[in-house]
Amino acid sequence: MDAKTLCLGALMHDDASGYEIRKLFEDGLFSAIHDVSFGSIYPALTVLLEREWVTCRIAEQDGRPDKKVYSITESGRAAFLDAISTPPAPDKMRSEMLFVLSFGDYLPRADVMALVDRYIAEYRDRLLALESCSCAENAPPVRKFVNDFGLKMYKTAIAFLEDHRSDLMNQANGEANSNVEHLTPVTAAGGAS
Amino acid sequence: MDAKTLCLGALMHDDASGYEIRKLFEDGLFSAIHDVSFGSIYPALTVLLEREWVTCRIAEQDGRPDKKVYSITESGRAAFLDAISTPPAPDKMRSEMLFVLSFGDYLPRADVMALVDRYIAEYRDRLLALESCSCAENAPPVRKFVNDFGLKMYKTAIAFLEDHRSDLMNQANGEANSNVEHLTPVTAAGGAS
DNA sequence: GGTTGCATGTAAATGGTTACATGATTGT
DNA sequence: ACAATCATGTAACCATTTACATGCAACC
Repeated sequence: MDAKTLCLGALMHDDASGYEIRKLFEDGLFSAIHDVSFGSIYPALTVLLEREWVTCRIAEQDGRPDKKVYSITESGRAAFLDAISTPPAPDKMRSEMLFVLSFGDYLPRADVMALVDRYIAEYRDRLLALESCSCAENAPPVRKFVNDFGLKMYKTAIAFLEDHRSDLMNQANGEANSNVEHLTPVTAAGGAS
Repeated sequence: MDAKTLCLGALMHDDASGYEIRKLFEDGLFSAIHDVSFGSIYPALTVLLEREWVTCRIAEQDGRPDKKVYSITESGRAAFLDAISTPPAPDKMRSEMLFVLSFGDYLPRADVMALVDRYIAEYRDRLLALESCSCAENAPPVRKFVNDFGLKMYKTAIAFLEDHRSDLMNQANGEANSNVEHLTPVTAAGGAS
């Protein structure tokens, strides 16, 4: 699912600028579903314009920069429906946090604590954003379904982390990393990232 | 978090071949956390060998092809711990399924039904795989923590989808897509993907 | 005076997926 | 026979992220 389809999807709901589309995926209805950055949105919108799947008008605002508001065309709607009629790929999750946490027995306890707390904070922020996104009220049931799914998953994650935080703490190393005693100190230039 | 770090992490637990590492991310402990494909694992292992962060031996098996079993070295462990000591990036989810489902009001009801059912089946499969992965029993608590997190999230997703399946059905269009009546038929070459 | 939010865009770097290529063995 | 599992690897293609570039307005 490329950025073009994602943008078309955003425009199915309502006209929007590139900036506003991004906010939909950052804070709004789609925040629990997918990520898109400016670097993929703006080029995508350019291509969409060329294909006449969207039109563009410039909206002047006071106290703010002008914005380019895009609207989906009928052929754009058709192309979008065509795109989403192919079987969707399986969900993909990327959690560096869980990966790192799974090596908590190699890390100082204080680090693991900080990690879990930041993880909880991250999901609380996301939950707040999703809760306060207006989509829940007047949106059609399908949209509410997706919104509620995200809410449910976020709440579950937070609850799990809070409930099991102490379990993790007991496992992590107090000070000197007993599981890595045999290691030469970490010196090397760069690391594996 | 690149494939090199992911491979090193897999090898922290135990020696493994590229094929076995992939299975860890496909079916095993890491299946709820991250994806890696062969196309990124094999080149990563080659680089890891060059850097002497892993060693390699060839293991003959009967009835099966030989395999190259990799072991992490001490400098590899140090590099790994160095890599995971940088603050992890926020979780990223990519769900084409939820995205498409959120446009259920533009799709025939039968399609939406099939979609939800496949989605449920997908998560049931993942749940089974994660449940039957041996990591839960004798693994240290941190590993169990991550495993249980995945289990919890999968179960929650399945339960939500089963509970709300009927809500979605009521919303989706019976036959002729009443929300897209004004559309020209989908003809165009290719679609937006 | 510094930071945050609004707003658009480009280009380089990164790096991952997909498809291809090969081949043995086991189960149907 | 045919498909699936085990097993490794390469290369082209694809796309995204990140960093850079710019600028105004509001708030602290």
